[in-house]
Amino acid sequence: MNVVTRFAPSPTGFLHIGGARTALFNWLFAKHYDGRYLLRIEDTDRKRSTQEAIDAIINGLEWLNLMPDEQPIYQSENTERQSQIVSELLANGKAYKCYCSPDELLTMREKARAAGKTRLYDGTWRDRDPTDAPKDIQPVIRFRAPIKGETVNQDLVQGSVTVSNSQLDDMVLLRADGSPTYMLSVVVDDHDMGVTHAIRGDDHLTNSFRQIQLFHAIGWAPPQYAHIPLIHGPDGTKLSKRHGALGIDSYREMGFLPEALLSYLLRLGWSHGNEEIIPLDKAIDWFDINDVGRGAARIDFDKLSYINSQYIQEKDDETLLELIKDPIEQKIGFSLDKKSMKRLKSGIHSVKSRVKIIPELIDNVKFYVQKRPLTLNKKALKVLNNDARHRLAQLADTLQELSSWSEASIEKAIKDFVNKNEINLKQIALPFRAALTGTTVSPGIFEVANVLGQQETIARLKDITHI
RNA sequence: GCCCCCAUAGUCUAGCGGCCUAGGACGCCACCCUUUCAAGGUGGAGAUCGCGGGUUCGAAUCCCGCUGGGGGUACCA
Repeated sequence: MNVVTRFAPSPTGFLHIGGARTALFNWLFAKHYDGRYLLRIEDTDRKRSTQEAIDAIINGLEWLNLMPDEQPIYQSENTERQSQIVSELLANGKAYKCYCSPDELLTMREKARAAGKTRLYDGTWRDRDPTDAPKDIQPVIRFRAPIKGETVNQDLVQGSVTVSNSQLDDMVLLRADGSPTYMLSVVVDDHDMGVTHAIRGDDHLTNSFRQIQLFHAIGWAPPQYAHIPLIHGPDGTKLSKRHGALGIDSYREMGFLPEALLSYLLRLGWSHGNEEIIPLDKAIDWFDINDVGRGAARIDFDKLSYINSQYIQEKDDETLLELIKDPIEQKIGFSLDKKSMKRLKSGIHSVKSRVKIIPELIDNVKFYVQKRPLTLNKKALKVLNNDARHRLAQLADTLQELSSWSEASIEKAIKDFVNKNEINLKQIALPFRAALTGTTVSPGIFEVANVLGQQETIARLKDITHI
């Protein structure tokens, strides 16, 4: 089978986390079956679609590395073809003109709802003589939906889902201004694009019945549908802006890596035995749509952060350095010279296993490049009591005399210093760290001193002892 | 209101009639490592498998009802 999938967002807002997962599943499914993965912008609602939203979607997909195999398709560019299909339906009686006014429709709906009905349009113009048509009203075109029988969607995720045709009313295909509605456009475009598998959010599940009916009426075979569950907020309710209904760009700003986000999203609703962190090539190998769960999942930032920390640890130092260079310059307020870059590069290595998100990496590594004298935080200040300062002054002299500067030689010097003064390591290591980093948290202090260099280390010590 | 979907620890999930005294992961706790904080390692607490009925020798797994959650109900997508 020649698999074709599509991600079909409407450009009325940003690309959110649910959309990203839908794109991912479509992408994986296509890759798994060696098929094509396409992008279609559903912009049939011209009033609500914006260029900003289109850009946000494209940028988000680019960042996530989920760009389509072919140029994006804009639904609004196919209106001619979509309308032509309606003319055919009109010609063979499978669609008809409806002259109801919006007000009429409204009261009709209220009446139907009050009567406990689902079919909200009563079919007023379904069989009415067209010569009754009022002259001053532009009609909409409605689909003449089957009344008897039932429509079945053999959903790849939800299983067999059936609805009685008596529940579905005659949907609008063409608006009064002649523009196609979403229901029409999806059907025509999915067919024309050769879509074999439509993987989309659960919110479309009930739409699938109408679309299947339309496919049959036109004489086309519908694609296989797969309705994946929606993502909920941490409290189990609908995702809101407070939660995580954020644009993908926000996740980027929060310091998540795209591959980590993808990895997290993959395991949200899909699983492969007890596998947790799954490399992309394995994901392609293992992914199949019927392994997707049917219940909605909540977004969990703790787990996302954990996954992210794992990916940060895997990243090589150069890539990480590239990632933090600009933000760190912004943070410290001056641009990094060659020496600072070198320090950062060696410093990153052991810091990366201590952080979960990129901003943390920046915070934990920035002391390497900050200008002297360092600002000491409260805890560091507390560690640097008179005793400590006195010892650091002595240590500075000792270190001054070191002819070779390496982690090993520094360690030896300090351990000798500890023995000579009959103190324990903590008594000098902690103040040493405070003086060198301005904080009480950092990688091993021998490493820090080594990366800083002899000159800078001693200078930072003297900054403290001279106060 | 009506239609449709879902339901295993706080969270993500494994499980597809006996292998389950329900497994893994995040989070939480403890210990080890240790100059701090992480990472890493080891161990632990945490689930009457939403509830109630069936079917069966046997059910988390199949069926029905209930409850709870979600989605849809537009000349939005």
